[in-house]
Amino acid sequence: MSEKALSIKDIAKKANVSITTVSFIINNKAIEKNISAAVIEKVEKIIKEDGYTPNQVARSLRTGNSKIIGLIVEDISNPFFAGVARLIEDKAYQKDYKIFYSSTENDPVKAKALIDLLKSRQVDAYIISPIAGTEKEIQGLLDEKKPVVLFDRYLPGLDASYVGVDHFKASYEATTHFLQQNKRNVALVTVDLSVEQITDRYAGYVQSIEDGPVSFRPELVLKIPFNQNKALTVDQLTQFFKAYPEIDATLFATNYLAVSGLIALKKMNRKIDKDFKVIAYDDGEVFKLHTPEISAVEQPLEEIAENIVRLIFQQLSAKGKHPVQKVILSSRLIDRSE
Amino acid sequence: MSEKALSIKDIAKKANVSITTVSFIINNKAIEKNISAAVIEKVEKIIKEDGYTPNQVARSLRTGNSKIIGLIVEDISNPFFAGVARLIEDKAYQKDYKIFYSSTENDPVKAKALIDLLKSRQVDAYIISPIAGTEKEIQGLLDEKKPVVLFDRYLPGLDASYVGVDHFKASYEATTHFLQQNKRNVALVTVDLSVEQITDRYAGYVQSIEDGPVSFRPELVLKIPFNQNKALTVDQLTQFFKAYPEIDATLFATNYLAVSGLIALKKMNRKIDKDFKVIAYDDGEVFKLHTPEISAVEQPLEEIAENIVRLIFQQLSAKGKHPVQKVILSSRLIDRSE
DNA sequence: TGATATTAGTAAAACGTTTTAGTTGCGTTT
DNA sequence: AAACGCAACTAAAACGTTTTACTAATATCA
Repeated sequence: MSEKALSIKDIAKKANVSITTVSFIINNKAIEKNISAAVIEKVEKIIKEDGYTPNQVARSLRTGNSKIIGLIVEDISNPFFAGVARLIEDKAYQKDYKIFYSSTENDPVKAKALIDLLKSRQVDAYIISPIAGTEKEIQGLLDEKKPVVLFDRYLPGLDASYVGVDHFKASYEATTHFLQQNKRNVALVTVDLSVEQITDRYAGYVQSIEDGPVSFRPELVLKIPFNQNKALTVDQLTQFFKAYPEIDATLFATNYLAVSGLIALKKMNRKIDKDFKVIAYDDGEVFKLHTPEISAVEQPLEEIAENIVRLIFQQLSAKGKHPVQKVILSSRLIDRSE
Repeated sequence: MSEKALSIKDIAKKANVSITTVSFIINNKAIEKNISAAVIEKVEKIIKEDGYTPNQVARSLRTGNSKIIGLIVEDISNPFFAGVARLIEDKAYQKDYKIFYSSTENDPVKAKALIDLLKSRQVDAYIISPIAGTEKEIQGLLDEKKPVVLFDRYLPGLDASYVGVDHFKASYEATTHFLQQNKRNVALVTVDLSVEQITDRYAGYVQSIEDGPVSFRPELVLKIPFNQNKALTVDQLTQFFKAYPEIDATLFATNYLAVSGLIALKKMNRKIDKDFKVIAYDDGEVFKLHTPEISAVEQPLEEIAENIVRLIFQQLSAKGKHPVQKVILSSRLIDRSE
């Protein structure tokens, strides 16, 4: 009962060899370091029987690295982040790296604390969906030549590797899709955040309208405060759709806004059909199963995760010189409106 | 550029005091240890200006604890787990603990590796949604008197604290609900896993039927292989519903099976209405927004997280003697069928 | 045969902390 | 003026590794 885990010292004692020898064997340096087959076998037998696992904390302290990658997202219970996180975890695990993840809840104070925390835990690399106000901390990581990949959101002014999707284009295409279906009063429901990822969606919408047959009407853009509770959001959406009954198509800039929108429309008994179309940003089961099915802009989760991991490992092995790379992927409009 | 983080030694040198003194100050033991106000101030000033953060790895090595709680779940991208994880993270963060989480993907080998990993990282406590085949490892943690709380699933034979919901009761009630609505051919769609959590749902269903007006028909229970791909599952469900057209109500034992079921029904053009009712296990946006709305058994996420955290911290402070506690919560049937 | 290489191993420092057991100097007491 | 107590600090060990620089013994060679 309650045996403290064995240490390398215990193994060494039991095998009647030095700590060094055991360490060499554990780290597969035995042959290289001229340890005899007999000793190797003896030590390995003891390890197998007594069940030794190296203390990673001591290892980290000594070597300065941890085989851990820190992952900072806005909210791990958001399906987009959970999906990416899961895929990253999988891929990293295969290369013997673990993921240590955390949600910032869009709070720069918490985000800073998290970066500090990860640093003090000596994680080897950072994957961050950054929020404004953390530029200094991230720049600090870059200065220390730590592997860093930003994703989803981008902070201008930082010269860091990045994986994201072209939100301007996605939003432009979605809006244009509406216009081609002869929609003339296309609304945009978005969130009150000035991160690039969101402002790009706005810009894409505006540009598409301005390139189209009707002129841009700012009142058809509804900006919902970030973190506002759901009931209030639904109310606000209801008011909005009532105030502008001429709206014949709506692009929702985020997943959860689309959900709130669908709830509002359902409550109002407003049908989604050829006279009133809807596109959601970020696909999900909800939209596929909805009656009628809801069109959506799908982000390529798998591709995103793949690229993030690729860049991170590239940096991890490039020891020192980190070629900054930006990967911009395309999202896909899934048209379910027919 | 590239300055390695400051150590306590650097601070000590700069302040012209000993390492010990700095350590005392950092750990708020300065007054207790009779450090003069002047020295305290001097050191704190340097720390503020130069920005020192203690190396947690070294701390962990020395103290044997880490202020980290390990969380092992089946799949972090499953909304149930993601939700619980997020809540736990929140609550732990408030008490200055961090969460280190990982998915087992229902693979005992990976699960064992994860427990080892967490152990070797010296996490202070373990929150585990256990899978069969890991009894020995978990027992090992208990033997070492580590704080452990199991949740969601339970492994019989382990005398560990546990937080879960009464799946038998939930399932019994859901089925009885159908019977009260005069359904006489109630089907159960479940998964081919012999974990208690799932077998309880099966048992609750069977018991309810046997307590009711008609007799139990094993052919109305469909067991889908775990981890089977979605398309295949949908096919199988379609066959099932075709083979037994008399089915007038179906209880789905998991979230994702319900989603597949809804897809199958949609493809078959089988309407969900008073003549064919459905209840899903674990609520979600999908069910709320579905037309018609889908009834669901809702697990009390918040309560689950709260209890887990309560038990863990209780154990963390009970140093040594760990009163084993089992908390069984009730789920709630949300009837949306009218 | 003596010098040199090679083989097989080890002692000890270092990573950055915490903590135990001191030490030093000064003011009080007797 | 010796003894004591206390305030204010510090030296050094320890946590469990990795790694560098060694040593001792044997084998090889000219």
